[in-house]
Amino acid sequence: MFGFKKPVSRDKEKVRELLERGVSSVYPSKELLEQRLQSGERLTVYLGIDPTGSTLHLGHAITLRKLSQFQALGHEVILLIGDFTATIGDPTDKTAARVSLSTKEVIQNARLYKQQAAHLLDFHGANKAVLKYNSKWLAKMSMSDLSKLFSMITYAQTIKRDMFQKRIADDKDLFLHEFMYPVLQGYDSVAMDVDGEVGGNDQVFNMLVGRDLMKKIKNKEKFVLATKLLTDSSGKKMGKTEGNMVALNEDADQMLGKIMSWDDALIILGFELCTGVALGEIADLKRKLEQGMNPRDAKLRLAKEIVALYHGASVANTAEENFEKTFRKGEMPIDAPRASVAKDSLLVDALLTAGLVPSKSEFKRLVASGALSLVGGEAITDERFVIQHSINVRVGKHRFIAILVQ
RNA sequence: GCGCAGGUGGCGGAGUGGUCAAUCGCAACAGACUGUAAAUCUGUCGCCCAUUGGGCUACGAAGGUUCGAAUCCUUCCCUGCGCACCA
Repeated sequence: MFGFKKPVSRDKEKVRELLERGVSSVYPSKELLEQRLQSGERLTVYLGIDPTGSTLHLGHAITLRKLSQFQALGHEVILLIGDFTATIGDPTDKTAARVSLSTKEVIQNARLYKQQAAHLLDFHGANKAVLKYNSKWLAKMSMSDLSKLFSMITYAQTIKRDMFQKRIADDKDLFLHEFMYPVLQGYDSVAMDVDGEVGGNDQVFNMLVGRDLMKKIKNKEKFVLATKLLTDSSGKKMGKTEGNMVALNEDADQMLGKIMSWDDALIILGFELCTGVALGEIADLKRKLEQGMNPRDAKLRLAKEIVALYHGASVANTAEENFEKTFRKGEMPIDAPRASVAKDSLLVDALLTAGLVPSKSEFKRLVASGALSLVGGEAITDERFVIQHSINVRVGKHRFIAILVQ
């Protein structure tokens, strides 16, 4: 567009951070990418996200952060919303075929994604991130375009993918349109004529198809940078489908609480992948942990760092206080739900209408197992507990309610 | 279209006339232990009433057989697999 190129930083430290931090693999190689980064050339790099849900989570944040490192160096970054590919469904890591989304859902999700990504990517500055939608080119492809594209990828290439192999081995369905997915994602690279792509470790296969197509169609060496995944103790992805994700738009208390309940083994990885804490400092922390530092404190620091990224430092502090209060000391959190009832009502009914307890049977079970107590006081052992004056009740560890007598 | 195998609780998956609200595993919830964890151990895990106990609703849907059905029969719907659709 413009006749001159914006300057690109070759800051050694930043480049090293980009190449090392949270990186799982680089194609063709780390060294070659480093050369390009040091060449002064302004690269175009993209990250693709399929708008399959309404929220981004910490897993997305890892790759977004990586992309933002390119942006910080002055490279052109593109956040690609896979609105078209989302309607197909990426077979990655799915044991069963994913249900296709409607166009309407996809568009809505995409809008929310940009808002959330804005925490990590700059959409306004001098070198602003560009938002693109792959329906723009994919939806327009004709039969013959498609056929031409597909003629460049062989069956063997596609079928060797782990996930497909697993599905076949398990006798699960494998639909033809799922073979399209990697090819279409690969074509994104061609359509945008990028120099490189960033993605999670689970996307390597798809990203390499793009690398292959770039070579064949544009005779260009697209680099691929795969980040490590944030996996929980069982090796499962912290992803939304798995249900243990921390959403970027989650409120501070919840976010902090969720991170605190992570396995200790995730602490160091969490620092590396989810925060901007210097690598040297992280190594330091690792040493301290090995020497017997209470992991709780390290984890709390991690949780605060992350919450601060999305909610600001002061909110993170409040969240910490709240957390200490409720979990360590067993006091009421500031934002506990409230309910007002008439004098002499039964506690069961109050909790039931407040939705704190799903059924009377469940209430009784909780009482029997000693899960109910007055905040800061003794346990409630009577199923027919009558509310005579305002009380604060705790259900299990996490649920609190302030009951006010009118 | 024909043949075969299936459809069970959030999921996976037992059960094939009564002892089934339904083995077991996962997930979830609670308790113990801790560091707020994780791991582990223990308990719970359809709804409602009750003190033991009882009632209601549930095993794809609707009917039927039976004293009694998740289990047998009929029809229908759905899913998977195979064969075919050029005869």
